[in-house]
This record gives sequence, C-alpha cells and structure tokens, in this order.
Amino acid sequence: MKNDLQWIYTDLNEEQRKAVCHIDGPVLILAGAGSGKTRVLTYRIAHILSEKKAAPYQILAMTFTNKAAAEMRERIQKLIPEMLAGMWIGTFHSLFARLLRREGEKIGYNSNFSIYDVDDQLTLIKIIMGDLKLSIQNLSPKMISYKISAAKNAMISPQQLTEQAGNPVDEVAAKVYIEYEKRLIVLNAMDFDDLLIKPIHLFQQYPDVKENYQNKFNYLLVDEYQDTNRAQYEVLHLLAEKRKNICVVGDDDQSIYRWRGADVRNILEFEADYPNCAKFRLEQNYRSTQNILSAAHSVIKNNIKRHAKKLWTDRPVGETVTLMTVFDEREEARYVVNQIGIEFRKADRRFYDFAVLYRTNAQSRVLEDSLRADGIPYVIVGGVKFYERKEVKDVLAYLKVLVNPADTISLKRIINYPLRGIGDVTVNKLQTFAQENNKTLFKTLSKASSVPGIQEPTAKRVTSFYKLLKKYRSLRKELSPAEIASSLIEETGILKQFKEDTSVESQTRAENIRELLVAIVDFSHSTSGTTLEEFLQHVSLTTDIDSWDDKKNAVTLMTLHAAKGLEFPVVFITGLEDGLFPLSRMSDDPFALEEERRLFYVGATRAKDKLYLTWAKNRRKFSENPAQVKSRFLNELDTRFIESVMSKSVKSHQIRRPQLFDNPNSMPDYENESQEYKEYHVGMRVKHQLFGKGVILKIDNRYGVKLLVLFDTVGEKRLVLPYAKLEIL
DNA sequence: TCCCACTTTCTTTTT
DNA sequence: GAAAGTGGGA
Repeated sequence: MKNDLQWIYTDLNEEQRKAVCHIDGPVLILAGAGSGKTRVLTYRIAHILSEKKAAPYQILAMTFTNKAAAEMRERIQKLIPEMLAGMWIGTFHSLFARLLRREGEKIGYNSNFSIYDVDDQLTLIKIIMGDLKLSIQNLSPKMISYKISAAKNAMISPQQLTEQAGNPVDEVAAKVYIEYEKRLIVLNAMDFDDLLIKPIHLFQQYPDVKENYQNKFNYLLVDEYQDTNRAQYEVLHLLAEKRKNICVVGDDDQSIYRWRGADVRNILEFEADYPNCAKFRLEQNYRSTQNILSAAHSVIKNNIKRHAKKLWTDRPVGETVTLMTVFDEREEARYVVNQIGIEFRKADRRFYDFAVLYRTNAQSRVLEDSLRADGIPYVIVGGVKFYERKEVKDVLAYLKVLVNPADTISLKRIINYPLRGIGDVTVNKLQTFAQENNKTLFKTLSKASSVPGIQEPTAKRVTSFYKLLKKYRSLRKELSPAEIASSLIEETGILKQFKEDTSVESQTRAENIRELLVAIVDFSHSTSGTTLEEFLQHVSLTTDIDSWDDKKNAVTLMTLHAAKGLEFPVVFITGLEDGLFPLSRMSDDPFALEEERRLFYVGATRAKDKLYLTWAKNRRKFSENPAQVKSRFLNELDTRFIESVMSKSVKSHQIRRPQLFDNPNSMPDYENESQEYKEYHVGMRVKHQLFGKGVILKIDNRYGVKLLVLFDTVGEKRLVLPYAKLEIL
C-alpha cells in the first residue's frame, strides 16, 4: 500500500476526494462522461480498506460488464495488491450466480443449474407454445419471450401478469409465463433475468439468509447505476437495508438500456430512497477537447428529462468536429479508411487509437470490406458472438448435459447430433414415456427398450447414446474439462464431419470448435476456476466486449452500446441518418428518442482528440437502397464546433440528376417516388411487363415496399417496388 | 429418418 | 444476406 494515503491528495481533484473520503451511509455520485468515476470507485475501496473499515471479503462491487469489473480489479491491485483476494467484484449476473450456486437449494435449484441464453429461452418458449397448442403464426415466440423478460425485470409475477393482462397478447404471454417458470425449475435452469430475481425471492423467503449477506457485505458499490432495472434496484435495496452503506455511481445522460428494463428513475430518485444520502458531482472531464465536449453538449441539452449539467475541461479547444456527407455506405467506409490513413500519418497514431461506431451490427460489414481492402488491422466487438455459433453451442450442450442431466433442452439439442438415427418421432415417444412415469428424459434414455412403440434397433441406438453420456459424466472427476471436451468431440465425430466437407463454411465451423477447445484450456489455466461447471458459467456470462483487447494494434469496430465506458483518441460515428440513428421506430416515442440522443452523447464523448460524424445520402437495406435524410441530431449540433464537408460524388450529384438505372453504380433517385408507393393498395389490378396482369394481395411497408401479387398466368410473385415496373390498370 | 431445396424472417442495442 | 423453418421425395 502506498504510504499515509498521500495518493488521495495527489491523484484526485477536490470533488473526487470528497466522494472517496465520505465512507459511511448512502452516497450518490453523479459522474459525467470521462470524469474519472472508475478512479473514484477504486480509490474509495482502497480507502475503506486502509481505514480498516472493512475486510476485503466484506466489500461487494458490482458492474455491468466483466470488462469493467476486470479493470476495477486491476486498478485496486495497483493501489493495494495484498487486499484484492476475497473481494466480491464482478457483474451483477456473475456475482448473483455465485450466490445462487451456494443458496439455490433453498428455492428448488441444484447448485449445478444451467444458465439459459436468449436462444435456449426461445427454444423452451416454442416448446411450451406447442404443448399449449398456441399458434405460432399469430404470436411470435420472440414477442412472448420479450414480454416475459420485461415482466421479470419489472418484478411482475406470472400471477400478476395474468391479472393485469389487458390484451390477447398479454394473456398468451401470461399463460406461457406460468408454464415457463415451472419448466425452468424442472430443467434446473435459470435465464439471465432469474439471476437477478431469484436472490430477491431467496431473501424474501429466508430472512436469515438475507441477514447473513447484509452482515457480510459491509459496503456496497455500484457502477453505472443509471442502467439498473427494477430487479437490480430491489436486490440492492434488500442488501443495503440494514447498514445503508451503499455507494452508487452513474450519469443519467448515459442511460442507454431502457429497452432492457433499465429505469433512470433509480438514479433520479436515489435521494428520495435514501433520505440522508451524500451527493457528489463530478463535472470535470479529463478526456475530451472542448470542441468535442461542446458539440456533444449541444445535442444532449435537447433532452427534457435530465439533470441540467455541463461538463468542463481544461484540455485545449482542439480540432473542430468533422461532419461528412457521403453518397452511400460504401463511400462512407472508404472515407473512414482514408481518414484513418491521414490521421495516422499526421499525428503519429497507432491503429488502436481509432474506433468506428455504428448503431446496428449489420453496418459493420461494409466497413470491414474497406479496412480489409486497405490492409488495415481491425477487430470487431459484437455481432455474431462466438459462444452463440451453432456448432459451438452444440458442443456446449454436451457439456451442459454432463453437468446437469435435467437440462432437457440441451439434451434434445444433441440427442441426434451428430445424426445417429434418433429422430423426432422417437424423441417424442421417449418424452411422453418420461412424463407418464415422472422421470427426466435423461433417465428414460436408459430404458428405451421398454418404451412402447420404439423398435429394437432404435432402442439400441438410444441406449448407446445414454451410455456415452453416462461414461463422460463419471469421467468428470478424473479428467480436466479440456480432456473431456476433446475426447467427446473425437468420439462423437463432431469435428470429423466438418473435416470431410471441404466447403468454406465447414472449415470455419471446424475452426470454431478448435477455438472452443483452446478457450477451455485457457480457462483451466486462469485463476477463475477449473471445473466444467465454472467454465460453463463463464461462457454463459461472458460477452464479446469482455474479451476485447485494447492493447492489440487494430482499429476497433463496435456498436455505440458496446462503446460505453471506453475512450479513443479518434472516434467515427457512422450512419447518422434519420431512421437508422435514431432508429425509425424510436422516433415516435419521446422517451425512446431521448434514449437515442443519449446514445449519441455516449458515442461522441468517447473521443479524446478528434470526432468524425458521417451520414450517407443512400443506404442499402436488405435489397433496397432508399434515399436517406440526415439525422435530426446533426441539426441539433451547434455549428460553431463543426466543420461540414461533402464528398465529391455528393457535390456532383447535386448538379447532375441521375437517370434511372443508367449505370449499375448509380442508384435511382427515389425522393419523388416515395409518394407513388402510396397509390398502390390491396386488391388493385396491375400489369407487370414480364408476368402480365394480376391483383395485389399484400403490401409490406416495413423495409422498403414489397408487394405480393397474384398474377393471372404465373401465380403469386413477390415484388420489390422500385425495381418492379408496375402499371396500374 | 434423412436430405435437399425452397421460403420466410429478421435487424436495434446485451447480461 | 444469413439462418432457421417447411415440405416433399428417397
């Protein structure tokens, strides 16, 4: 430990120091972007420990991402290396998962419960909807799943949802919800939301357990408090109830997870919840230039629902923010790559100094193409996540079953993978038998020959599959997770089937499976644990951003959401078009629109020295390429901090109106055509130059205009309006 | 039971 | 522009 707490005085500003030194009681720290909030949190922990207010194991520090937790650990390690062990620092989900592994028995779970991701959840919901004979045609399982998750995050029980259900969709959701909760218990599985809710149930049902933890955790610290949802709020409240030593840090301007149930009111009303709380405001920004800060502020100040505040910096004014207008997304990508080259030479930068941000993951593709073409190294954070790839999930399903045989969802995933002649019909027979005899599917596998309707050869295949699982289950104690996994992959022939196929797809799948094995080995060597159970939990609760390596010399591509908490010398925010950012369906809902604006603010304040904003006049979506209107956020920007530029092709385009389809590279100008779309309606008779006469059956306006037309001679055809030259009859 | 070809759907953002 | 779902034939 550094001597005499000198560091508290030398490393912190006045307000930070106050926040660090006020140890007891509830504390609210409103920390603006780049104001050193992680520093305050870590110094606070160090201070508590050095004042001997608590032992390390009495401290509970919660973040949203593993990355943030890891950073906190690292910084504490530097301040007081000997005190780190035993501290509960981690994400909400991982810390509560840990707690539930210990205490879950009390509420009907085994300590080896599975954690279901969105994909598993959806599978389960589809099964339930099938069993309840609910039509998937009218109500998408996704919608139901979303409703259930929203209810859970808002702490609404199945019974309450049933009572409140005001429309048919909610009624169905409530029905499924009831069954869903029952089945999760039987499967010995929890979804992400359960990890937050179950501790609450536990504490409510077992006051002695609650008290245990209240006593244990002397000091609570919560990062990104503005993004907590109702369940998180509640569980924190229960834990802090007794001692009220809770310190939350957050910024209402950076609340961007409302769609996942986050409730800004949690931070706005903290003072009301904890009446005698101390409040500190960190408003000095150490990150960005004045121009960047002023530009960001000129946009965020348009939000009505916010604490009025203004960050300041003593950093130089810096370069103006560049606003670039380009013709389409390909030109946007080329521009970004070009500027990276220019900045690179101009300011002696490294590739890791650059971040390219976008609203949706789909936008990364074009950017990747351009970067690759110029040989610039890049990393993508997010997108299709490694552990969510089909082949990876298949292998993981094997491991999950080994750990938790009650996990029928995972079992069904692998029962015929790789193909071993156990089809749907057989599985259904087995399941019916299992239900009738009140056994798990796993147990029933061993008795396949006594299940009515299953032929001898099929029963043999089933029992040999059972023996396979049984064998590996008993090997768990003797072999390491990596040995089990690689032996399993070998014996089942999962890798072999990909190796035999020479297609690129199979090769990457094989590659991914090998990568998974490497990940298991790596994990075994890490400090976090060595058992299969621990590995599976790690996988379930790890995201892409957590494995992002900021030291790797590559340009970073990621969504604005993923960028929260990070900083880069040069930042590009791309795709600033109305409908994309802000996303179109957000524009009607004022709350959602404000959230989009906060997202813009988060993005802009990631930049230290230089910020680029780009928008394209045309952007390809699916197969269409509609004209775009610039984002309303760009209109809100104070022009004093901005320099507007236009690409050559945009300039020339303003003079020369393009002919429709005159060459393949020039896209048709739709601006006046959008009016015409409205002239079509269902039932109208039309004529197509190829298909002849027909009648319009359906008009789909969601992503560009698509028509379903029944032609007199060729039957039904799907048409995309700008390209289908239709004549109205 | 399996395989292939065709159709449909999805696109916000994530622990 | 992929990935899951559907349906018919072997």
